[in-house]
Amino acid sequence: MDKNKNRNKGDFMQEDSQVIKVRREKLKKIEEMGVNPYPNDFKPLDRAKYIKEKYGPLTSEELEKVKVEFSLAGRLMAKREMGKLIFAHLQDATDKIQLLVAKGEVDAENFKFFKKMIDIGDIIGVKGRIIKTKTGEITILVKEFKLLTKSLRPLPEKYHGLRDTELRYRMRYLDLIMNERVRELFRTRTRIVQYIRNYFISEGFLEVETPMMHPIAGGATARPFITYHNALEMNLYLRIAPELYLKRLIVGGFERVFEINRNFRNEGVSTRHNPEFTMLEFYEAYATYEDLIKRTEELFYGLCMEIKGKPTLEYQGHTIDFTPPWKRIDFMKSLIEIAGVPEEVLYDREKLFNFAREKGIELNQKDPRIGKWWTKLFEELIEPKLIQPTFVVGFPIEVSPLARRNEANPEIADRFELYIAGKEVANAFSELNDPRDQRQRFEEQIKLREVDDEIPPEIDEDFLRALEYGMPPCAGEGIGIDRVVMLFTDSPSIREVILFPHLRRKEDL
RNA sequence: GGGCCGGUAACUCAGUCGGUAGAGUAUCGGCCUUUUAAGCCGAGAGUCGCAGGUUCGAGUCCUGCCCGGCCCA
Repeated sequence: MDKNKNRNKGDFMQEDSQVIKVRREKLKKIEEMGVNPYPNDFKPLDRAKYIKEKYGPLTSEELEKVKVEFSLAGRLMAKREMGKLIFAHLQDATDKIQLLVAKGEVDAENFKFFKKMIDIGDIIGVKGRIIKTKTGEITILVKEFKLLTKSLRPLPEKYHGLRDTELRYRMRYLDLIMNERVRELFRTRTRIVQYIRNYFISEGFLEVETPMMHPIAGGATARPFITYHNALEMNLYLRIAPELYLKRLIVGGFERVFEINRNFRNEGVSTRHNPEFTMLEFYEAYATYEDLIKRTEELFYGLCMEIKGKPTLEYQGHTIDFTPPWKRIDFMKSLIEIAGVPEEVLYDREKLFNFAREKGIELNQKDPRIGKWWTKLFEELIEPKLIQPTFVVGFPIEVSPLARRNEANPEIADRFELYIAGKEVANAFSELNDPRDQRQRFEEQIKLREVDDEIPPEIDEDFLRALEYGMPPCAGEGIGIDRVVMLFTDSPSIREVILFPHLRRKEDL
């Protein structure tokens, strides 16, 4: 269906606004004056933040003695003309700083050029000494300036900035220009990823890159994106998880590996889901899921101290405390004690189905796995209540096809999921390394494709072969990086922490 | 997929009961040597998301569609 069928040509042919026309005319005039509007021969030696930090505390008299000439470059964010003075603000990657262009400090011709030809939004380079204004603001008294890039579009309103969520996501560059909070958020994202990367490197893990395109989309249950390789004449799937490849590397003998990269799942977009999202997965030979509980506590505690300088953070009105040890609850017990499912109902399909229906939860009647039903009830009734960091253990084996069986109780897996602020943040288990059991589980799974079309359609025989060579006992974990960033930046939506979230195409933008 | 809310100048937003489309910012012209959401005087700027319908008359009411947000599945 052509969703654009009702659109007429006007949607695609937006007339330039009056402001843009004026800018284009200025650009032409600038070139006619013999000035290059896009030169690249200015090297800024200073940065706004550094100047403000170093010279901010000095008095005007002390600044008089600073004979150094400073050079800065950045985007002009404000311009206030006052007769023979022009105040302006220049924004570089570090901060904003005030400029003073004064007749007398620059010659009359240049003053006029700045007044008439330099607009808010232009990138300029300036040289000058620093002064303090009457109100005590550190200011560059401009001796020389140079237009470095002419801007042809007006910036959004200076006071409110760019508010419209749709425009902020579609034109993230404008959002970043206008909103310091957004710039800070993405710096924090990078700091989080770098901390995690350094943590694993320092623990002796090898960072690796495994394929993004898989012949079989395994390692999770989710609908994949499909693509086609012309030369190989085959379908490929964008990966839904790197798990099966990272385990091959454990077979290969690396013992400790991790990967931080994108996964792709062909599902709806919402405040919780983006079709591509960033996942950390790590695998550790000779470790168990119990070891990973300790590692996870250590990782988050250290991360919180690094980012927040204390072991707690504020998320949507909740104070989250990462001081170990964290709470642990049993999956089945939580269904009985927190969700209030009577024990005799839990194991009776008919009673359970009706119980769920009363709670407004529709279970997939065709799915024979009662464990899948329990998981659904857990997601609905328990997940939102797990605010403080909580490890949930004792997951049914039916919903853990890659996890090791518990030796005392073969119906449950040696697995945990970590919940924080009502969201699943991590999933980990002692890995199944018995190739016979793994084959059996895959075969059972495949039979269920009729009732669950997210199950991979094909058994990854090469993965099984790798297991037959022998994978050392190990444990592995996946952590959703976007959700971690949401927590640390108090963001209610995943789209706030992704630079370019996916939106429907809009031709006339 | 369903419910609710929104889309008006480049941006942020008003727009009453259906009766000529508004403000601020930005832009343009003028004044101003310490401003900082500068100020003052003046000017220009609109496919009211799109397409139909009702009406003498629609930004406003009705229908369908597009885009976004929030909630639910």
